Amino acid sequence: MRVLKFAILGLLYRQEYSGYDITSQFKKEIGQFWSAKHSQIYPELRKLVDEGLLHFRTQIQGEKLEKKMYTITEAGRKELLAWAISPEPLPETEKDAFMLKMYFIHTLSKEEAKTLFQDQLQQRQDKLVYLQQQYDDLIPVFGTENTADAMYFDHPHLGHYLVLTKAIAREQSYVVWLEQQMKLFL
Amino acid sequence: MRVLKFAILGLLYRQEYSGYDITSQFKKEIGQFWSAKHSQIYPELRKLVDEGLLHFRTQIQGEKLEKKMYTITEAGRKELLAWAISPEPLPETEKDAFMLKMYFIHTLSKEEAKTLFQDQLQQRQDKLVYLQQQYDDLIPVFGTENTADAMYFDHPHLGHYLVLTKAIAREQSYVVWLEQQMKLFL
DNA sequence: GGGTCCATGTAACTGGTTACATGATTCT
DNA sequence: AGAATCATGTAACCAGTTACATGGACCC
Repeated sequence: MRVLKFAILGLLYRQEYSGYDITSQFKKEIGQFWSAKHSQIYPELRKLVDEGLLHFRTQIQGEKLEKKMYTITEAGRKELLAWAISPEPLPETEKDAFMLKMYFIHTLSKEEAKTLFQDQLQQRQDKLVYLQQQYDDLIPVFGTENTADAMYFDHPHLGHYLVLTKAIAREQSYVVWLEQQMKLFL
Repeated sequence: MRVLKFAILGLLYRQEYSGYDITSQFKKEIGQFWSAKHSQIYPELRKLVDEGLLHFRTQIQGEKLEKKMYTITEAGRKELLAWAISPEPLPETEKDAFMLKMYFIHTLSKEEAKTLFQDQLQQRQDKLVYLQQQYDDLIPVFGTENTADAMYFDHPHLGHYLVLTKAIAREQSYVVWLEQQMKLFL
């Protein structure tokens, strides 16, 4: 399906980035829903240039460090748009190794299961705190909340906002489910 | 990490299965959180036999159709247990191509985004109905609900119950988030 | 001078999907 | 007789991770 291809095209839709920059982006908000290592990104960039979807110029950083700044071409934009409007089918499976362990809960003692469970709850709660902090940092620049609407479709940070609120919803749902099932260990 | 290895060991913990049976299991409840195609399962079964974690006997079905029924060995149980009790770290990224598209929502017109959004909402709602039906089918045999407790840690279908309730929570959270963000298109 | 980050690449391997290939059983 | 399902396997390919490899820039 070559999702990485479209992730890169999407990132380059609004600005020029180096391979390193793209790697960094995947460590930020969008990393909650897609990411790749630099070892996958650099070959993909090359492929996209070969396919005529990107081009690059070499820029000198400091004295002699060369970096390649990539830009999306018209052909690239066209492919990106075609992908972006295509309806996204649900995956049959959303892999979750913790839930696989839960399916096999009968292999564990009550104490062992409780420990595993509480560890997962703690991790999810910590992540939730982290995401909520990110949300609090975004809201001043975004300006929604309390004013009921003031939600602009054309706001430049809307994607950022959607990704963050979705990640928070996901973690909250996980935490609530874990807390509810804790009754098993009373 | 060889999660498939442990998924197979876990399935064989309580009963004997053929490769075909394991493939079928991944199309049932646990398929919400882990699955594999037969083309991955058959080589893995062979590998697990080579490693001494499984053994099998050949059984004749009907006139001459041979099937291999796999059983977990003591070594297999030991490895399964070690995996099952080990704390499960959160994945940094939970890949979701729809959310990647949402991150790039600025590439779309309001109408295009709305169509994409509504399609995803419909799919998630349909899936929720399907999962709730499965839940309704399970509850008579499981016997929780309304009686406040009656939730046995040792119930043979607890894993089944956990996986279903978690899948429902996941889809509900998705639907609620989509509905909330629909305000963008008013 | 040393540490962290910026910057780019390749090689080997692992995990997973799609396609190819075959044949028996069961139900209608 | 034909369709759906049971049953097992391999080959080719694609996606993704870990490890190897190198060097410059910036800050203290």
